[in-house]
Amino acid sequence: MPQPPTVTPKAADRILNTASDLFYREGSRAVGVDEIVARAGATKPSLYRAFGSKDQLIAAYLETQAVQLWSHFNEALASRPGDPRAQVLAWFDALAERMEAPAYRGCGLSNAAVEYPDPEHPGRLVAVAHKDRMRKRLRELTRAMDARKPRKLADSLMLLMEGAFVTSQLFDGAGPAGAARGAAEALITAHARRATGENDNQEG
Amino acid sequence: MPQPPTVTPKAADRILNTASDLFYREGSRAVGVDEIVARAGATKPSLYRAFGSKDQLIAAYLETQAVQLWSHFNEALASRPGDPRAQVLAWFDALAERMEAPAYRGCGLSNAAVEYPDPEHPGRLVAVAHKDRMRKRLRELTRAMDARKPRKLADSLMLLMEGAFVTSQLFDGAGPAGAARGAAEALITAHARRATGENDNQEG
DNA sequence: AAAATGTAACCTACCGGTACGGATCAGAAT
DNA sequence: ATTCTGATCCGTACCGGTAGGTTACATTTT
Repeated sequence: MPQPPTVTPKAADRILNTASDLFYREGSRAVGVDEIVARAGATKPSLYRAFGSKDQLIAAYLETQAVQLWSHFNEALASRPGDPRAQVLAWFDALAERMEAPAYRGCGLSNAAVEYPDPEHPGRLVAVAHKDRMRKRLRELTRAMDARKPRKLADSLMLLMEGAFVTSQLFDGAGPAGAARGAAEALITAHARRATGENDNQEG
Repeated sequence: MPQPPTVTPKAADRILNTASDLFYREGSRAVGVDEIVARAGATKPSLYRAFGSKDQLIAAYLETQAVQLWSHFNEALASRPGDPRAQVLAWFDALAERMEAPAYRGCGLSNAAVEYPDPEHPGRLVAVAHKDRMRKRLRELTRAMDARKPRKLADSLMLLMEGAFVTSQLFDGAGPAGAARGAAEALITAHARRATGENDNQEG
């Protein structure tokens, strides 16, 4: 049988894993490269050979954050195939569950966008691209559920998401984030096509 | 008539004004004390005599942010006295207007909380206290409008607010933040007491 | 042999913070 | 009016530490 691959991960992987942990917990701006390599059991040349710069290491960290987030997202959607309303709620349920983790500090991508207003920062580019994609995927879902104004509903859901991300690190425990799922449900209901007196002529 | 006081503001004021501008635009972590005093036409000893440390200067900046924000908040409420529903919507209108400013970068207090996870950072303390107070004031409003679940509604509104703050710096121009006011309206309507099949026994 | 990693320096720039000495100005004494 | 004086305000010059980044070379791993 094939030997399990080398027990010790490569230096680049150790660095990325360690950096990801520190960046998420403390904010990437607060963590120095020296601390990263020290905790990773590696050295600075290894970091710079593999990633080029701290900013690119931050971008790499954010890419992994995005991959993990999409994995959870798709998992939630897969739990309720064919029912976009239930899919969205499953996603909010998944978020609520993850937010109970003690070390939860919101979305690493949103946090990075706050830390780096410079529109050219490689980390910010990753974050913005991800948020853009999330917005689009939410639109797909609200269109699939035949909402009256799918774009407005998708954006509203996104506000709830991002609001939950931020408040989960402002209040610990019983913060406003706990209201996200219920609010999402209410908004979806409000956008459902039924007998209604309101205008539902154009998508908003 | 009394002479207008000295034309040139004191060094401490110049420092605070300059720091506030830079902190908001670039993030307080990204701005060094040297740059602040240089742009303020002052010197470092003046900064440290007046504020003690950079962290306390950040706290002072956030205090002014909070003062300004409450000023706008109270102004919005004063525009529709006695009508809590209209007051909340006026507040969301005021937010929407401010978000159209080109240099808008969300809420300085929320941003600072993201930048400083350390629960003892003086800036974070200001931010958290402010957000706590905002949550309570929203609750007062939702109670005053006799919502079915005033706490849940207030928290939902807060999520929309914070979501708008964050997304306004992620997307420029036509971001999801534009959906905040409409979503707030929909949620308020959903929480209004009318003939309804849902349970409204206990406040949530 | 080639690829990956570590060692041990070193660099410039800037970080937050401070010791100390010079202005400035009000009021009291002359 | 002038001089003295005490307090307030402010700037010059400097500190040690650390930030991100780089070098040349030795060593290990495959």
